[in-house]
Amino acid sequence: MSQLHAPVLAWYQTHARSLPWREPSASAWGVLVSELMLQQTPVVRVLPAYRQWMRTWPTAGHLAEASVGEAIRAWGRLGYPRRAVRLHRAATVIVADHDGEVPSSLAELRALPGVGEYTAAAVASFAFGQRQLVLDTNVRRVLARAVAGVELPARTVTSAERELAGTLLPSDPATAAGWAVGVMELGALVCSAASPACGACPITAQCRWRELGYPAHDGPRRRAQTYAGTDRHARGALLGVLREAAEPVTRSRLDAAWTHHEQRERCLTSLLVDGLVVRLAHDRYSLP
DNA sequence: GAACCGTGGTA
DNA sequence: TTACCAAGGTT
Repeated sequence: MSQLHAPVLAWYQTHARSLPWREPSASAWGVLVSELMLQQTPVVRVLPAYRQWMRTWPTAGHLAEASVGEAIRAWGRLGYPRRAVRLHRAATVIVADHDGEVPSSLAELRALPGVGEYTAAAVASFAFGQRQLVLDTNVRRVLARAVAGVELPARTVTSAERELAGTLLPSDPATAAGWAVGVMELGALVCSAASPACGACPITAQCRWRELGYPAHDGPRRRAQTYAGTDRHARGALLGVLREAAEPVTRSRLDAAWTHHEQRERCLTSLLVDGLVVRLAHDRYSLP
């Protein structure tokens, strides 16, 4: 039993944010929706989209009945709209293969579109109370600092991280689930990437990084995420036109949204391939 | 393993 | 202003 458990569990009880997908009434479907939306998108921006989404499609069955385009439009500006397509496809699989209920096994969750190692463990833990290794960016950062004594974790999850997290995971499922969400919340609210609030941290006394004098990250910096002028930027501009349009749009409307001809063609093709856009007759375009 | 996939807030 | 970051997944 680690010295980290009790302080983190107690801290979570008094400091956890009240979030709709954490309510006792939240369904496994709600948890799954929240996890997809939260992939690389901050909580504050997810909240309104999540509420609207769950009002519109309270179950996987409801979403499966809707068109992909409706899902993409409801995704709004959360970013990475392929996640909306994946969530819609996941709903279809849930209806077809799981009688409309979000599966509880890690393997079945992992098989859903858009559900990777982290999301499968998160849903199994948060929605079903299982003992799972929930290794997101927050948990990885907290463990890197508190246990490994370094400012930031490696670029990708390492086997050493999995072993460490596994060692720290309480044996009792309910406690393990509480620990998982607690460490994650601690990383989100206190042990943040840029400016950790060590004065408010419940485990400063056990923190190796603090003990070592807060050594700065020495490895290579993360690759800068340039955006202006990239294909992501162009795709966003093109899709934005279709998202805001009530009717299919003409080719000239898309041409006006991104002037660089070659890049526009490449991105439009990739949007079609990704299932985010469909081409209709007379060279008109719309959401699927 | 690394590149790619949106968007907006913060320092 | 540029750089970094945000509950990752897929190829």
